[in-house]
Amino acid sequence: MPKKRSYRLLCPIARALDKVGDRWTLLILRDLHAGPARYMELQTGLTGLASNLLASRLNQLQEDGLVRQTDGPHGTQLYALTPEGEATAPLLFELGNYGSRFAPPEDLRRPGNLRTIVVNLKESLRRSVDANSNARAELVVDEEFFAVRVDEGRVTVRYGADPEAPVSLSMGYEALIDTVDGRMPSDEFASEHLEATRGTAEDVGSFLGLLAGAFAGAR
Amino acid sequence: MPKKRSYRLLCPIARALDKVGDRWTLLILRDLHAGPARYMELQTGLTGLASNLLASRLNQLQEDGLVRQTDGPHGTQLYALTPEGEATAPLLFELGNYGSRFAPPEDLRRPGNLRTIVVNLKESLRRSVDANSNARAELVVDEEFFAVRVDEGRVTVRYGADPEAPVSLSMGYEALIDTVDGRMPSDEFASEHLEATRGTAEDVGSFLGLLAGAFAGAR
DNA sequence: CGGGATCCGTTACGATACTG
DNA sequence: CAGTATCGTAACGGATCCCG
Repeated sequence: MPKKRSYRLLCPIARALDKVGDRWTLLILRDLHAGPARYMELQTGLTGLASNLLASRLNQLQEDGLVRQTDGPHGTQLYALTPEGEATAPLLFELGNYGSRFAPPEDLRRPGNLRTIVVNLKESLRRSVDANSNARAELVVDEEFFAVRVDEGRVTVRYGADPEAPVSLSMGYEALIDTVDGRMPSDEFASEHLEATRGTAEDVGSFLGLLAGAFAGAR
Repeated sequence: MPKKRSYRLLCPIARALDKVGDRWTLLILRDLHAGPARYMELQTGLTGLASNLLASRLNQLQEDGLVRQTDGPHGTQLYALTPEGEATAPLLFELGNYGSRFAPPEDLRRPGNLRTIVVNLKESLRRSVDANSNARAELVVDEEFFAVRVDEGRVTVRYGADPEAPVSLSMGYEALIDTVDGRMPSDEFASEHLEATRGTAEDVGSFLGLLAGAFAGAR
């Protein structure tokens, strides 16, 4: 195996980059913040990432203790974040925040799935909810499902349906990221690009309030 | 010139990485947070960075609008952050925060100067001072000088001496980063590794209080 | 001497094909 | 499905050279 390229500088920033600075590494971590994933899920989500690189990055991340393998439902293997890996959430949030000030490139390729959006959503909610709030909802973004939970202020967002959730909201991906990026006002988003497909008016309204708070806090 | 390698993904995190994700780019920005710098200052600070890469990165950063060239004192050219470049401060802070959870590598090379530390110091102070506080001090870390100012809560830290400052504190680099990384308690730092070389007991004490707040807030 | 540009060997990346 | 193997290309690292 090749010996890793490293800055070896006595500086915390350089040390962080030695762990997560390689190409694709932060994007892999980003997708794992949506919950444990199979190899193929990661590869389809990360459009343009070659298979050998994904394997190599996952190995490195395991050596560094940011990712571990776990057993999935039917004898499948899953990749999951360790606590050290979870700790990249604020970093990824700032990265997304910074990236949102640049216009998207014209020649873009869409990610193969939307695990992408979970970190920013999760961190935005974490910064805006207060310690005793509770909520549960399912989001449907371009036909892909997300389970959002707030238990006594602890926020989790996972990729996957949540049929039991009292509220279900559906929306389009592009409108969503335009809103979190601040290019679309959150009330325009709520009125034009968001549809409640399940839940009482009261439950829907209270969850929308939570979402609006997250969007506002991101700025 | 080669066409830039880009993720081209519809995701803010990927867009940020397209701007600042190349090797050395974030470290160059980090050093520029200490104030405008000459080419050679950057090169000596960034131990291991080849000259051609530095030139190429600076060009890219100027194209992307994060860095601009300005005229220095004696007909010299300086590189400085634009507002877009300044906006990387929270990102670099989180990166440093994350990196501080890993042990420094054994085979390390010291940076050629200490511009390195300014971002973290600056952002830590920004998060801990309140809107109406004022302070001015000179820090001397391993013989290198830093000018710290707080004007009505607005924090600036620049690389360079400040002989007019009412307070001057000297300390060692390794103790300082051990403290901001949380490996050394801040009172041990204050009592063992810090020396006040100028200023009344009162001024020194009040500035130490500010520093302690910054160290505590970083955690 | 500071501020680069040029050249070249080595490593990493990207695409695709292949295997258990 | 979950990787490994191969290979052409682009990027990096180190050194040297050039120019004001």
